[in-house]
Amino acid sequence: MDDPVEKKASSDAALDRVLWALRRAEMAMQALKEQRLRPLGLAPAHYSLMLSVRVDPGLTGAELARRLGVTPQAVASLVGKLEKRGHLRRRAHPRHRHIQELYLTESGVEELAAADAEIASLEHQVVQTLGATDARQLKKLLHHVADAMQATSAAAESGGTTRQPASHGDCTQS
Amino acid sequence: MDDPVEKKASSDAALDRVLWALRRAEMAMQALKEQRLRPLGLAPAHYSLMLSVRVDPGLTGAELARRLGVTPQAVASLVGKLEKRGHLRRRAHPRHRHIQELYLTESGVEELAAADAEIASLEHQVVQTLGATDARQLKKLLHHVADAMQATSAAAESGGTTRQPASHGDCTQS
DNA sequence: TCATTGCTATCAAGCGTTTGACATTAGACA
DNA sequence: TGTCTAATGTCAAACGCTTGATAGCAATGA
Repeated sequence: MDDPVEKKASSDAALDRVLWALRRAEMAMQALKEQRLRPLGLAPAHYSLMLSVRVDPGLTGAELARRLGVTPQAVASLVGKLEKRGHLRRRAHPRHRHIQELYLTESGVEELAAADAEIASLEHQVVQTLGATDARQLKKLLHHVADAMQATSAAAESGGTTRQPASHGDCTQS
Repeated sequence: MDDPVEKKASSDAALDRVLWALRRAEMAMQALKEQRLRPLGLAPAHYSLMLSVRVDPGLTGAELARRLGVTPQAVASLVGKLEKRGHLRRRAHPRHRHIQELYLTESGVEELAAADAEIASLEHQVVQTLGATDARQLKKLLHHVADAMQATSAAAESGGTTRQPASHGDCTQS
């Protein structure tokens, strides 16, 4: 661990890839998100879930699971916790009474706003680091990559790859 | 995507952030990695661990944990499995006999090469999608962000990378 | 009309990781 | 020299998520 001889790291091709840079950046960002959200008692997963519900109120658990890239059980667990805290509310679907729609409560909106302020602060920091032009460029490139990779993933195994949304939101709107 | 009423998604500021693009791209990439590595019987975590050991042979478990952003126990679990398969070897440190250094075996090198070929294929696909120039640009921007965020994270919590208990960890140098 | 198909929600079990605590060991300092 | 600090490795328990399987409800087609 105190090797005077520099024979490594930069010489390995695997560390000079876009994939590695992407993973590195995302890990650092995730760590920072967790750090900022901890004082609020919210995990990143909680934030993502509440954000999705704010964007599309009345979302069902299954649809939510597809968007977040996790299983319905994981969503149920999170929803249960958030409901117990009073941030989220489950309500029966008007037509399909077996289905439950999800809504944010007042305290949920409040908590989400606080969390979102932290995340926005992080975003601001990133933009400031890169500059507005480069930040916009980075965002564009990332979306380009994400789109291409999602298409590839769906094409490779038509149906479910890892846990891929077959995107059939029929209950998402009523 | 047949919603007659477009009242959402693109109107929310939270979905128009670099952070969201980053997370999206990384999720898609991770799913694809897992998909490609599954036939080899390797999880992405296994690949990352073996790669780190290849880059720096003789790495200790604790140091590995810091680099991978997980706890030493998680590393121990992975190492145990990889050792049982014969891909990894633990050896006592010459000076500190309580510490164990990690090395790849022949079959480990072989397996890693096969996995690395898959990842390289993915990298190639990304570069082809973006073009060489944009790919290089993306990589540069990502590293820039990662460096800045790691610095921020270290500054906020004088110690490690948030994830691991910074109780003993700061010698991230090798 | 009835049966089939598809999706949702939920329970039970298993695996992997984190948190917390403890034994061991080398280096630093009095 | 002896003690104290720092860092590694490991054990035990808790938490979270995934896989697999089951029940209920609605829309489609014969």
